[in-house]
Amino acid sequence: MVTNPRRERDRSQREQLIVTTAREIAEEEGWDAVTTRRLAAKIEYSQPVLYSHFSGKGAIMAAAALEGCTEMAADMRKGAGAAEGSREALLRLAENYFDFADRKPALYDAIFILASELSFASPDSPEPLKDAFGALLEVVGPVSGEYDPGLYTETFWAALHGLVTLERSRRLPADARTERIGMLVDRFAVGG
Amino acid sequence: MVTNPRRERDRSQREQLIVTTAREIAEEEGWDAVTTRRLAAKIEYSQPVLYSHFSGKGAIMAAAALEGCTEMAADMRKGAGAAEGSREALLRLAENYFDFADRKPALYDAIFILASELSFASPDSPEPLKDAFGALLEVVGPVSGEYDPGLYTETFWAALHGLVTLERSRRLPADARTERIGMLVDRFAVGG
DNA sequence: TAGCTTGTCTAGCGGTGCTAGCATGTTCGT
DNA sequence: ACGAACATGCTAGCACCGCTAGACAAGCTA
Repeated sequence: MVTNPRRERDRSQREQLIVTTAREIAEEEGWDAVTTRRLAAKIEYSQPVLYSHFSGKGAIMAAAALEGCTEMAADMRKGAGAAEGSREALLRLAENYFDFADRKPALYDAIFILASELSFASPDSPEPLKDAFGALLEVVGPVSGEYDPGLYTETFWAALHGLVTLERSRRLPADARTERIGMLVDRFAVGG
Repeated sequence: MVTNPRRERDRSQREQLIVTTAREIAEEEGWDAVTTRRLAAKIEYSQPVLYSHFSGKGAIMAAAALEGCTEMAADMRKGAGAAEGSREALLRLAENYFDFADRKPALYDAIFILASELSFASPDSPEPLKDAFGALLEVVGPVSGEYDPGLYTETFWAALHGLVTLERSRRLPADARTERIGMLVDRFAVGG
């Protein structure tokens, strides 16, 4: 086994190209449109090449999800320190959460709905996942009151996730989003 | 155009058979396992017969979802009147909700995750959907406090839905379910 | 009974994720 | 410098998917 540095560099570059291209297609037309044939054509390689990098489509989505998770953590921390009180901080967090889901729907889907090849809520979870949860914990934990901060954060997160998914699938009308977020934040901020 | 009553009866009987069989397969192996070929084989007809009853697989899932919704509404009302206070009522509702999602995961998926051929939250929504939401509203509305009961119920429902889906996809560990439900109910019951 | 309608089937289309096996290109030991 | 060994990417194909056109049989009407 030889490990030519240049070849290895090319290889990892191509791997990144696969993930990036998959994200592009997904953001434009959804993950259903990311077929292995189309993806292969767009990176100008044949289908089997994908399988020399990833074990399958699911693994490609998982890789994209990890990237997205890092970005999401950064987004949620954006302007987090500037909030006046704990309720305002919670509100801004919720808005940032929704904002990410709006702007990068394909990434949100990959992380939280599809591609469960990632291990969540576990010591061996990938770092980006832990970091994203940490971003939530920093803001939600302080208002957990008598409850366990971790569990309290999970519950608040789940509520946000429910609102996002039901709204996205048109099971909830989007026009009352602000009111719903306001209620949720009000109720969860009482511990602070 | 003739409408022989017996033939019509047979026909609607077969239509019911399709939905019931689809539900059976889905409950055992998930909706992915409900392929038109397999479904056709199990009812001992050929594939195209399905399309003489439904416009496609999605419509079959929607029909199953509607059935499930009726059952869910009934389940959620089960023992609802027996609760002592509004918090207990809310807690029992949440437990019934989770219980349904546990016992009939395929139906839950059909209703709330897949097959969005149904129109939610609209005047022309199917009756079972309105009824299921009504079952929630009856219990959640009274604790909405200063908020709009409908929106408050939607928000509480979304929170439950988020907990269910994240737990089901193993993004949340199931062992702390009771604690999370307790927190959610505590926070939302303050209005009563 | 003849003809028409209705219903059901076989066969097939274009698509999916994925893989076996061949041919090319690269590297290494002699 | 050359032949062997290896790595790499390709073509072609598998088994499956949802869905449909068109042939054929069964039933009803006149």
